[in-house]
Amino acid sequence: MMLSKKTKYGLKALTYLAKVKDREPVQIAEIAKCENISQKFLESILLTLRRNGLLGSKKGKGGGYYLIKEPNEIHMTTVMRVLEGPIAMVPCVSLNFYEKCDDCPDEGECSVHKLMLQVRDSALDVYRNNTLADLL
Amino acid sequence: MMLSKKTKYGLKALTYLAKVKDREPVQIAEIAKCENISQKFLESILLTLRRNGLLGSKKGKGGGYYLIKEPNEIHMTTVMRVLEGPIAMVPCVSLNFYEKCDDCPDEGECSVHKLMLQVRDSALDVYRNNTLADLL
DNA sequence: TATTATCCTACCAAATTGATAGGAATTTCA
DNA sequence: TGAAATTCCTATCAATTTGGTAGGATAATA
Repeated sequence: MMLSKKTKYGLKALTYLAKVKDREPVQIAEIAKCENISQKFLESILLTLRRNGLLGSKKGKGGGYYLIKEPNEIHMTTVMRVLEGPIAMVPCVSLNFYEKCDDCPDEGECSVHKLMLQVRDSALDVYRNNTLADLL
Repeated sequence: MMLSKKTKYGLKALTYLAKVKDREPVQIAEIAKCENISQKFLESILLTLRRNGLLGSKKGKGGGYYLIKEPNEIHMTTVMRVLEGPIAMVPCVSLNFYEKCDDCPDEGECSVHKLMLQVRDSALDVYRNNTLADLL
C-alpha cells in the first residue's frame, strides 16, 4: 500500500511546473536535477501526464513541459488516477473500475468490502478537496 | 496501492472466527474452504496473526484457531498494521515507522508530504472507528 | 502410539516496479 | 540547409514483492 515512486515523482514534477512563471516550458533535465529524480524515469512519467491531458510539451531548443491548466483546476483525484491507478484498494469498491470479487459470494456481507468502502470514501474526500494549488 | 490478498484473507478469517460461538477453535481447513482461500497461504497468515497477539491456537485433534479478544476490542488499526504494514503511504508521514526521504530536502515544502499526511489521517480515522465487531 | 492439527523453514513462479538504452521525430537557430 | 536540442517511443532489465507450495517438525489428544 505504498505510494509508487512514479506517483511521488509525478506529483513533485507537477508542483515544480506549477511554480513556473508564465507557463514557460521546462526541460526534463532541469526538473530531474532539482527534484533528485532519475531523468529517464521522469521522462516516461511526464509522457503519461501529457498523454492524459495534464501537461503540454514542446520539442527542440527552448522546449520542455508545461501545465496546460491552472493549478487550482488540477484535482488530485485526476492526478492520482492517472499516476497511481484506481483510488479504491479493492476492485469491488471502485467507482471507475468496479469488478466483482470471484471468491466473495455476497458483497453486502463482506467485511473487507465494508471497511474498504469507508477507506475509499475518506481518501476520495481528501483528493477531491485538494487541487495542485493547495499543495504549493 | 491495492490491498494485498494477505490482508484480505486475514480479515475474512478474523470475521469468520468472530462469528464462532464460545470461541471454539476452528481448523484452518474449514476457514479456507468456506472463504475460498488457499489453505497453505491462509496457514501462514493465521500464524502471523497469532504471533501478533490477535489469535490463539491449539494443536492436535479438536485444535485450531480462535479469537483471544472480543471482536469489539480488535481495532482495525492493529489488524491493518499487522497484515498490511504501515498505514502511511510514504515513510515520511508514518507515525510508527517514520523515515526521512533522502531525496527531499524540506518536508514542510513537499507537496507529496502535504497530501499524504491528509490521506494518512483520513485512513487512520476510518481504522480507529472500526473494530472487528463493526464489520459483522 | 497413531492420529490430528498447528508450526516452521525454505523455496518458487509470476507480476510489478524502478530504471536504463538507444534511437526516431520534431523544432530551433545559426 | 544542417547541426543542435529536445521530446517521443519501444524494448529491455534487474530487483523486489506477492501469492502460493512442499515437506517435515512439534505438540496434543485419545
